[in-house]
Amino acid sequence: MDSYLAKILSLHPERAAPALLGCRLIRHFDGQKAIVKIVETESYHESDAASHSHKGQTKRSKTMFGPAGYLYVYFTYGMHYCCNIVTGPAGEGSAVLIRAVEPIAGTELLERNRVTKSAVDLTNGPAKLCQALNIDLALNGHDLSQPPISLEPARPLPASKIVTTKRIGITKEADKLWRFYIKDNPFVSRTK
DNA sequence: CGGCAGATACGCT
DNA sequence: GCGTATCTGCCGT
Repeated sequence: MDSYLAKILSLHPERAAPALLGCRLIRHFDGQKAIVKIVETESYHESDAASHSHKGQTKRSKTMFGPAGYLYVYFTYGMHYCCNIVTGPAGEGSAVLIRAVEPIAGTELLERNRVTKSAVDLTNGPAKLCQALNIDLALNGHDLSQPPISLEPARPLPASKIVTTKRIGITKEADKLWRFYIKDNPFVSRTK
């Protein structure tokens, strides 16, 4: 794996999450590929009561305790999948939730997976992007250096382009400023 | 465009 | 049993 990317992924999720903004996910579909840019992330760590890893390793959270650079996919609300990138050293339960992405190439491949009324609706939420990228539990634990989904680094964004806020949709530890998004990007899920 | 209810099933106590 | 790292549609401005 790219050494710069490996360095980002080795960080504590509070630092890895903003560093992953701008990085790309490449999703292969039958020899064709779609490329998306990560525009919104959240940090989760075992020290944090809102994290699936907080109460120790379980069948669901097992992937979070593995090595960095793997995909952690979970199912929630009876119908939705969300995907995370595992960070930090193996044995530590930490990951970065991908909350929104911007399609860069192969948008038509994503549109096959998800019907929408507007362009931003395709990928401007964690469950939406999983549907568009066709990510489900079968990809839990997938190595992101390999197809059919891989992660590519980007140059770090200037601090002026990164907005830091409270996380969304949680009740515990709701005051932590562990959500990060690219300023003025139209695909960010919720701007206040 | 903003707020709210309903859908729906799995992990964990 | 119960709560959930969400989305959608439907209602009101």
